[in-house]
Amino acid sequence: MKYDYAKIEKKWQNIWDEKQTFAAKEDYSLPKFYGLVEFPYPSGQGLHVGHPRSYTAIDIVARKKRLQGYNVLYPMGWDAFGLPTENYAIKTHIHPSIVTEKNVANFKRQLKSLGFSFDWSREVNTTDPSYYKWTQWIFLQLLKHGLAYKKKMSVNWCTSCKCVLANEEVVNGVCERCGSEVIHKDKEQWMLKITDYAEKLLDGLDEVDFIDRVKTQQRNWIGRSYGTQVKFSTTAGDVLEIYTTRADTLFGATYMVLSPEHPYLDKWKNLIKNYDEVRAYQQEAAKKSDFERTELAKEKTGVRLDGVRGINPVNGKEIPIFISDYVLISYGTGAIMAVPAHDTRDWDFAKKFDLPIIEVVAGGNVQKEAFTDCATGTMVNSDFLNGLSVDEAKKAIQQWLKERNLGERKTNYKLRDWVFSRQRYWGEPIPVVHCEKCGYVPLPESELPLMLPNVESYEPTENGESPLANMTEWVQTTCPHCGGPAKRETDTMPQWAGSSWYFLRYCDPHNDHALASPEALKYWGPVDWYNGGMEHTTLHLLYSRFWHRFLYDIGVVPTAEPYAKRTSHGMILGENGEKMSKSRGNVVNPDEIVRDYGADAMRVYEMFMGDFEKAAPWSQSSIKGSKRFLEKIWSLQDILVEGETYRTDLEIDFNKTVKKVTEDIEELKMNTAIAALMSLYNTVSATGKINRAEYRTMLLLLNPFAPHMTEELWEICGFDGMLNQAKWPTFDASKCVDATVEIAVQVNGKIRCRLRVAADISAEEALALAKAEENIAKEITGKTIVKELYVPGRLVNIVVK
RNA sequence: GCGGGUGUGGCGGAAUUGGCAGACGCGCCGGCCUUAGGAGCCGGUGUCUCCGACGUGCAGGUUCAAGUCCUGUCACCCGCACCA
Repeated sequence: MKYDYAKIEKKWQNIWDEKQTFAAKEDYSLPKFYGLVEFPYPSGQGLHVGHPRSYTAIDIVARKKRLQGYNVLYPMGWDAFGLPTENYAIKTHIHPSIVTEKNVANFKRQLKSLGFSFDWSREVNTTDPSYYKWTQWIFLQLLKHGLAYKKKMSVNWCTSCKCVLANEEVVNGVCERCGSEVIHKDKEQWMLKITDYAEKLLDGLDEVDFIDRVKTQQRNWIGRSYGTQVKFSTTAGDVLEIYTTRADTLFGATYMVLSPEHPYLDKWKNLIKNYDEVRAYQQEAAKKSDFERTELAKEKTGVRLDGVRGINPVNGKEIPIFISDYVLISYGTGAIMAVPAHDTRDWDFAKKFDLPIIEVVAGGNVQKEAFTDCATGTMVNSDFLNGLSVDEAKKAIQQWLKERNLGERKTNYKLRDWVFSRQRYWGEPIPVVHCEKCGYVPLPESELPLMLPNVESYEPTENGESPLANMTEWVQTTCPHCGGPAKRETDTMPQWAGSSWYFLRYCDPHNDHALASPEALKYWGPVDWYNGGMEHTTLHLLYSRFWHRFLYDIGVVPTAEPYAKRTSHGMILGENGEKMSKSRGNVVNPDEIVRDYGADAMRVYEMFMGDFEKAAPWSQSSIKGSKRFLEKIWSLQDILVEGETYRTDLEIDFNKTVKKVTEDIEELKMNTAIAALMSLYNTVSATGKINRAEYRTMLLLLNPFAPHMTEELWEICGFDGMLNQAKWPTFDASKCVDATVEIAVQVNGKIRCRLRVAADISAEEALALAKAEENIAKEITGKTIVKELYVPGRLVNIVVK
């Protein structure tokens, strides 16, 4: 019989659909497994061959877990708010919701054609009012708990999208999406206080099973550092606070630097004699985009304040104060003490402005370069600190400062608050009104969802307001607090909002009274295994941990961390080894692969192509190997014979393979699991036949990888029920080791012959057998044996002189 | 600059974590079958000066034994980027 994959795949997809085969059960007494993959943004281009790599891997885990008796939740949905759809709407004047619906339908068709075992009854869509009602609800809780606030601030502004971007959305000074220049602009923005959660987000990482590179990246992003906040008096008669991690070097501070945005500059306006110059520098700095700032990073610039000087608290010496854009207003206090001898940036600046460099940690040559090593140096030129190590000096100076109320220990984070508003149409409306009398007033929860109104035009306005701002009728409302006239907030939420909690909604997707019932959350949470892209590590993954941790703190969810385990897949590259992109013309369309090779072959190939965690180039010729393998498994039905147990000589092979495949799937080593199945096929087919017990096991093991074909064969062979209802095979550990093994015999580490011996042979016997070999005898006669080794089951090594 | 990672045949990649390097697949070569084949089947395939030797980016080291551990070095990829 021919392997008609198209027909077989369609047939089983329909059966699974009709029977709701993969719907998670509501029986909360069963052991559960919640597998999750990042829900896609339904773009107009359709599915990319990269998407299925992640989906297939977790699908394999999910299918295996089901066969092992778990109640499995493996859901799918749509992260459908966002810019590309809106930009498309602007161009074509088709409403984003219509575009979204069309794209979702296409994505769904494609996903179904690949045979994923998603529970489609739990599909969610972030643009659905019954969904974003709860996104808005969470926002109101954040607002209620003081974690959402509005602030006039310098924001990243994309000149083309006419929209504010989060720091995370600015890549190399340009907009992540459109590549246009990003400048700074002062605007009032909704902010989320993720910084309040820096500590919890950091500590939570110790509790979860995330791959190391994810943990490291999040830790670096949050960027905790322990230091000291020190008070410097100034000749203006006030106190200027700075932050440093090197308080030990205080005696080496020869000048101070303020960020150009530092508020003291305005305060000292009348004292600064060269204020015009300072003003000019400030304006210059504000104009620069981040890209220009970093581009010019090598050459330090700055202006010395003429009229105000700082006073070093340890020795009372007056030192100059500068402004320079190498000091950031957003970190620490926006002011630093500069120790050119022991900080590279200060050293560069001091050289340029010809400032004194005073060595306070001996060990380097500070006239040549800054000596920044904290581990080896000894304190010098530092009065009471002299002779101490850097660590001892840090403690001593902190104590000294504390006693005099001149400074305190301080922990700082690189993490910034999350800019949460977007001047865009296609996003969740922020459920807040502005009342002249009452200020910002949250909408009552009973009025949720606040529906996104229909607008005629999606164009952002020239002044940077959301398109919603033009809808006078919608904007004009009454204050829920005082009943007076008020205006609705016209900014919308960023795309990261809806995706920050979608995994909770899957637990109970049709609930009208809560984002999900406490019972459902308790049973399904946390997600047991979440796979997704590295690019989301400091965005979605961090944001959703933040929201979840907040929801935990207010008693909405039962666990502190949303995801027990996080893994990440490598990218699928084009055939030329470059990233797939339309402009490079190396994009592979999954529809064509399914048409030409079948979904099962595509799944097997994507899992077989290499290490799941690493990038791998697509190869059209390699996919044939996977197809060929499936054809061979298919053809085994022609040589099927009776037999309810494995044949004796294949017993070990089968047990070993069951063990290998079972374990490899758990470790995401799909490539070696498939290789093991291929080897098993080779062994079995060499015997010229396969019995029913053997075929049955093979089909079960292969089922998670190639679900359609294995179901069909299961039916053809008349095995009990449907394959998806069967039980995953088990193995007998005692039958996973061969009775005899081939060992290598080495003399002085060089292989001289090979021997087949009993697996449990003793060292003495092995050595005796080895020495009896002609090749070995020849090598060792007349020489002194220095050492004899036997590594069980592997080799013998005889060392002679 | 900092952080993370990778380097193994013509190609994708294996290697029980210090124990026979190259599993499995692609490609290629030879044969069979065929009117034909970009189909199928069988066999072969790391390199070389091929009775032997050499081989995991490069140079050292530790060890009976190194792809794996240590020191140094080069190349490439990803992330962050003046965070005091």
